[in-house]
Amino acid sequence: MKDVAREAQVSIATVSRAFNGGDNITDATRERILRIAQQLRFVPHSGARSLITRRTETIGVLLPDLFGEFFSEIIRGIDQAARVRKLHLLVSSSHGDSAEAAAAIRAMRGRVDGLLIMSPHVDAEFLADNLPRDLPTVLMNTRVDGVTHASFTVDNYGGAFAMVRHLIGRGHTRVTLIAGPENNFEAQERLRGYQDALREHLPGSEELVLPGNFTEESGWRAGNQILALAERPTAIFAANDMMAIGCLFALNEAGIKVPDDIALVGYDDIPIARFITPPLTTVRVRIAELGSLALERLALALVNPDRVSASPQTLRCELVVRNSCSRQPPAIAVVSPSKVA
Amino acid sequence: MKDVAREAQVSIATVSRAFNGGDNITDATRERILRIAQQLRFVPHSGARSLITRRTETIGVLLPDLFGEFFSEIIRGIDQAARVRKLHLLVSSSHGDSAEAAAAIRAMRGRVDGLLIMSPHVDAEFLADNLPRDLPTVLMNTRVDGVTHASFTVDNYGGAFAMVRHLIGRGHTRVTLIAGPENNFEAQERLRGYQDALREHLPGSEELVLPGNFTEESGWRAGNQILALAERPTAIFAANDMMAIGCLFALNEAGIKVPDDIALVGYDDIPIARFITPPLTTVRVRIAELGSLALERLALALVNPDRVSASPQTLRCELVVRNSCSRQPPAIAVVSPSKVA
DNA sequence: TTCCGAAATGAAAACGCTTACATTTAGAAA
DNA sequence: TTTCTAAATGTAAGCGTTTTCATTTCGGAA
Repeated sequence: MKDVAREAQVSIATVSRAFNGGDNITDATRERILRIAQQLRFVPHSGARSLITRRTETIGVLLPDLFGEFFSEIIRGIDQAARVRKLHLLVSSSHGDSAEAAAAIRAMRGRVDGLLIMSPHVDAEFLADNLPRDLPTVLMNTRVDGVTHASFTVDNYGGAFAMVRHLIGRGHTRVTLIAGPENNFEAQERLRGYQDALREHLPGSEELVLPGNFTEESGWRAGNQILALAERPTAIFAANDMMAIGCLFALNEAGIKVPDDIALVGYDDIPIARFITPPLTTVRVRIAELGSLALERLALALVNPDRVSASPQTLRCELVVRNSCSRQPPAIAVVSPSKVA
Repeated sequence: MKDVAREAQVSIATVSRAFNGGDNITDATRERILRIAQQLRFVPHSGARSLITRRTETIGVLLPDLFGEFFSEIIRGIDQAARVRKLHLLVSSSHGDSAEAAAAIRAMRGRVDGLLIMSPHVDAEFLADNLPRDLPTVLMNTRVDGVTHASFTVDNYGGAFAMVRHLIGRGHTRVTLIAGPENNFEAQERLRGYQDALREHLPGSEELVLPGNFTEESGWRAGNQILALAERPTAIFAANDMMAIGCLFALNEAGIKVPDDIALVGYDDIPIARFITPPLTTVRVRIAELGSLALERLALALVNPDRVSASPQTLRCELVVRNSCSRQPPAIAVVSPSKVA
């Protein structure tokens, strides 16, 4: 910077002004300085700048160990919004447990102006213990006990509810859930949606919940458990698509046809869902949008830290009906749930 | 930091030493300082530190607008290696053109110690124009004209060659390629592998290359072109899995059975490849490994900038044989390519 | 007891920038 | 021409660290 100043016959203050827009400075001077800077390949030292401005223009993104499409979609959404705001993204992925997540937060302290967190290992206590004071933070798909932080959540409850209602509407009378990990917030919400829809639209029926952990393999195991059941369900609702696929394999191996013998649906609408046979009925989640919105919200908090409206916001899900739930009207004539009983 | 020093009754120099390990400092003092720092929620200012150490401990990751699994896999690999090295990751994804990529590089200047670049819009000239002097850079899957930078590349040539040889080994005599985008380095390498394998293992046969752009839809179009052909090929080699899937749909619509009527193979081994019917024979690419290796290499360059061995390195691909290429021995008895002619 | 060397700690400069305030410059009004 | 005002530019302090060099402390050896 001193070099540029010398070359341009001005003071370093003027160089600074040339770079940071605004102030009062002649266009001629600015252009001259910028040209010389370019020539000298001068790069402002962001550390020095943030030292005095107390801003890094960077936001930290903390993601769990998530697979495939989900990851890319959410990053894409965040990145897109960040670019508009001229913010940088410091990402840390793959946190298998809360200790790792805590370490990641610690590592980011002092390097970011705000934090975007999605992690199943995070709860209110964890945040209280690990979050630096005054660091604006937005949670994504993460359990929030008190309303301590802004948060965006996919409406897993609503999506699951809609799916089960849809199945019941098609005449299914025994709907099994293959659940996700017990301590996973999203899994819990989907479970709750299943339970409430059953209670509301098929009163008197009993829940049948099989354990799962969102992996293909756990879906396969659940499928085999279902095959061993004395009274087989008419529909299987896997709490995510990968488990649905695992389950589908188990059913295929046993010669059970989907959707003719049994209906099978999932959750997430991962790309594979379209391509398997039969194409999977599922619930679509606008992940990229979740990312953009969360970043947008965080950017707002950065500009205006006082506005502490930490109200949680929810993103609707969308039912995607394909062929994996039976298309025939039900054998037992039930047209709509209201006509049952 | 001053607060911590005061509270611990030491100078800021000692606080600094307590944090940065080593030097000579009593264990008792260190512990006391660390405890007080914790208590005061003191966070060292990374900007100030990097101001004097001239290190940010951050590396920039520049990725193109890539879809799905690929993205998450490469980030996972990079992140994993970065964590070991205690490096942070500043990522920028989704660069539709070289202007965007240049802007991203500019934005990262001064904030990173090194750069990891994967972009189809990047070539030697672009790098010369946009890369800051003395910024260690490692290229991934990117065309390198001169050996100006270290680079890691997936052996697209070798993988394509092996695939075509495999098809010929099974007796296929007319192998069509659905190519990728013309200006895409990886697509070019796969094309080259196809051509050379054909020349070497099926001499005298003619190439049949259809245009594609790596999208499902372009595969579908190519599939329809193939259906319209007077003399239909015995095997179709799509330059990536998504095009293979698009092509499969086109063939299915026309009632052509894979693999009975025609063989169809892809490239990448995306997760979907396993799940479609029939499961797709393809070439597996260890993407996460590409990321880890590239970061590892960059970390090395950071420690030892003189060692400018910019030799490009290549990662082997792996043939994954599933059911989409015919399993029967060929109708015309050809056991191995060497017995032809 | 005194003295010495090593280990522990402190003082202060430097890193490269922004910005409040001081100074110069230029143009308009008198 | 002089004077005044606003715009342009310069001066210098200070941001929070690390690090060199100086100083203090401490535990034995003399």
